[in-house]
Amino acid sequence: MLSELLAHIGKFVNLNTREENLLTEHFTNTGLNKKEYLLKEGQVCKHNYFVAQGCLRMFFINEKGTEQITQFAIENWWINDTMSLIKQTPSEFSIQAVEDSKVFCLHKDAQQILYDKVPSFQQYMHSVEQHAHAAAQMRMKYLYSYSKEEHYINFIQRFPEFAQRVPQYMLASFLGFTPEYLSELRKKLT
Amino acid sequence: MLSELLAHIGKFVNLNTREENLLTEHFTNTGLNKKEYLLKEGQVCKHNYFVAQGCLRMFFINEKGTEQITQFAIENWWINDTMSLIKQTPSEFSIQAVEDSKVFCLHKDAQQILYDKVPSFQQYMHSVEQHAHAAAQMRMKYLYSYSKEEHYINFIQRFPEFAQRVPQYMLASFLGFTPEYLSELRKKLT
DNA sequence: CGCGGGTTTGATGATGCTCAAGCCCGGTGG
DNA sequence: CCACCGGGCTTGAGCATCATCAAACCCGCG
Repeated sequence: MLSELLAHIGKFVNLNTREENLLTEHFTNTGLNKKEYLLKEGQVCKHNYFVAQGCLRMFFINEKGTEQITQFAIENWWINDTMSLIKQTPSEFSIQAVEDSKVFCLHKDAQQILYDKVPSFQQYMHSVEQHAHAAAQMRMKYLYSYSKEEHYINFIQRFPEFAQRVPQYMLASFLGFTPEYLSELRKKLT
Repeated sequence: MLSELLAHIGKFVNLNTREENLLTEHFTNTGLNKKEYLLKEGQVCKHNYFVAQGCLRMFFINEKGTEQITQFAIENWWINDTMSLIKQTPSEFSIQAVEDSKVFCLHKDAQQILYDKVPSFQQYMHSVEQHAHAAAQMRMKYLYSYSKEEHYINFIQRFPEFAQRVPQYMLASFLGFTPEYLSELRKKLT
């Protein structure tokens, strides 16, 4: 059942069969239809989510009442509202399926149990978090470096698949500008 | 020697004397004068740094040739170039002292050894990274939510100490605008 | 066929940058 | 103790980038 996840873990550490079984016992899995929610703003985030198939987005509602996307997650990405997860406070974000998706869910308590029983899983998660941290630092660097236009060009070069997979207005939201401006850019760049 | 760090760790987990000694053995410490470097762009980042006293900044040089600050670190903050640390590639950032500072340095190899020998230290570091991740998510949210003016107002309200401690032009750089515009804002907001 | 979500177009205007100059003030050398 | 740097902060004019708003358009789906 966890094949996608086990394959991903296998890239970082080795697990024996007993350990794989332990993991399988402590995860749950969910199928999501497009537009279904994993987490809604105001709920407390209790799980860490691994995307096995499909695409999720994380967003919040800004003061103008429009959705603001802060993150996407596709195959082999983990996603959660970390602040809500750590402090068990109401989430300021929602997580929703952009496409029909398959997700593995790890409850925070199950995660703690697994850490105690399967050290190499802890090692794996540690490595995942380090990569997330590194990615966040690079993302900040890009934000400081580029104009919105450069930002767009850069993004579609580095993630060409994405430009296909998600609607333009979500891309615009994620990149921090309006659909109108994105449209203008696209026109200009042909 | 590690008193500030041990005190900070003590807020999250408990260490016995033996464990504290192990930590002491595996850290080194450095005193830094204002403007001294811990890491220069192009070097490989080999340490994780804990600020015991003082203030550091992390920055890179953008295409216009000006310094762009992405992060500060004051007492009880950890700082590193995570990408460089993970992949052992040349760093794209520099880390420099803003004030005379005292820093504890943990070499990546020593870190691995400590993880094996002192599980609660690993737990502590895990918690530190989770907080960093949560902070990064919130920072992104702020970036999407606020105009530069709101951003400035927000920052000085949430970190009033900072506005005193670092020169204006560094604040402006960190907040992502020009010293001229910051000056304009300050005038307007009195 | 018609509806509605998503994209495009264009006019207008605010936000925040650039550049050039002046000012303030603390440190340094005479 | 004074004079003079020079770094940092301020001021102002002009300008680029990007948002807003309103309207039209396109196209897949019921």
